[in-house]
Amino acid sequence: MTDFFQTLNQFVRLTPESEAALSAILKPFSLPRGYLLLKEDTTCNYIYYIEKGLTRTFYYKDGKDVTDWISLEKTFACSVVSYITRRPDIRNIELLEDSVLWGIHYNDIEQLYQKYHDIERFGRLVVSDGLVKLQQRFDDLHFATAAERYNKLLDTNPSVIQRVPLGMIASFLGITQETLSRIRAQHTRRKE
Amino acid sequence: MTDFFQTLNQFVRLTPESEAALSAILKPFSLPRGYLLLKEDTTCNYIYYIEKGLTRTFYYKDGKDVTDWISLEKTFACSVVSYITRRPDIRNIELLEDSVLWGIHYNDIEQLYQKYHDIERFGRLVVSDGLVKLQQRFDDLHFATAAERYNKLLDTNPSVIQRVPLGMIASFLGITQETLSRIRAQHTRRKE
DNA sequence: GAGCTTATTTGACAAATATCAAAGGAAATT
DNA sequence: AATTTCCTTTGATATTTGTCAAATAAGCTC
Repeated sequence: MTDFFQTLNQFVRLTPESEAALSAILKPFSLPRGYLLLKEDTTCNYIYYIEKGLTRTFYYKDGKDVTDWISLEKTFACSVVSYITRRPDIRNIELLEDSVLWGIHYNDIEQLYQKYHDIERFGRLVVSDGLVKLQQRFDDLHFATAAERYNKLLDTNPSVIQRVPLGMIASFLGITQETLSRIRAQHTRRKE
Repeated sequence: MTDFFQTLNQFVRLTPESEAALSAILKPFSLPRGYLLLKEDTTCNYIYYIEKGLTRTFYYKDGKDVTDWISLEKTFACSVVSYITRRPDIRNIELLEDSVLWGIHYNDIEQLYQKYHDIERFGRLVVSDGLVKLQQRFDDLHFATAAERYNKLLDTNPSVIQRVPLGMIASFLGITQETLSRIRAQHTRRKE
């Protein structure tokens, strides 16, 4: 939980009362690799703070597994569309490693939003940060070649490349795994 | 201004005091087609509500003009990245038609966020809505062919196709204008 | 409405990436 | 250690889309 409040402090400084109220709604999860946090066609009720581990948000498009987002430690994971709109959507979330998470239920945080101005501010800033990150991810793919996409990821999130299977990274980048494998082969050749 | 508060009411119901405070910071703009609302490498200080008209957010990538976002009436336009991070970024915003806008200055709304809980909530909900829309746009392009991208736009925003030049739509979809022109030719042929 | 500018279409060709198929490797399980 | 399963690489080929160049078409301005 310490990690969570450390991350939170990067967004906003809460009053002790708000902090206590927020810590009271955090639910701990300790779950194994492969666990499905969210199943497609259900409504996402939790946003998860990742203390330890790694999650992947994915869906099926024309029968093919497409990775939508990868969340690392000290960030959040959820189906943004479902959590905000309160409707089911196509996304699944799975754990790529054994993980320790803190879940925030939609209804619980809604109540705190109503009651505590500073928690509402926290919410606004978290969503704003998410919006900036998604825009940057979008920019990284817009009119970029397969190699450019991979290099950008290597720049911004090198640990993802160590921890996530190639096929998932490929679909995260909007390319096939064969193409990504060939790009990687080029890379190592260059380094020799 | 009526339009603005009508749109606002879809997000949240403000107290009369908050509404008055918010209306006091709205700045009216009436500007001609072609006007540059935001210039690249500057910080975006305004978010604009579009009462009438149409804006395009764009930047240059490898010397080529890339359309990032198109905003229609009753929606907002700004460089999300720059407005939130308070840093310059690469995006320009131009008017594609003579327009009537209401600008909200970053500093002004920040003050209101501090003072009025319900305006902070409004901010959170606007950003949340923006996040959902960006995610949906992202989904529309992820692993979609050129024709699929165009058809999706035709479904969700047909008016854009009437009002925005083909080259700009093409780059918005992440394809070349020649490819889009050929897709359109296929389309009309099918209808005959 | 002639002339200029800008936007769109079309064609020929090149490049990038996907697809299909198969072979290697690595890791987990018994 | 052997077996199974999953992950990655490689090769051959097909498809899609981009690039370059030129021809039309549509809008604006004087």
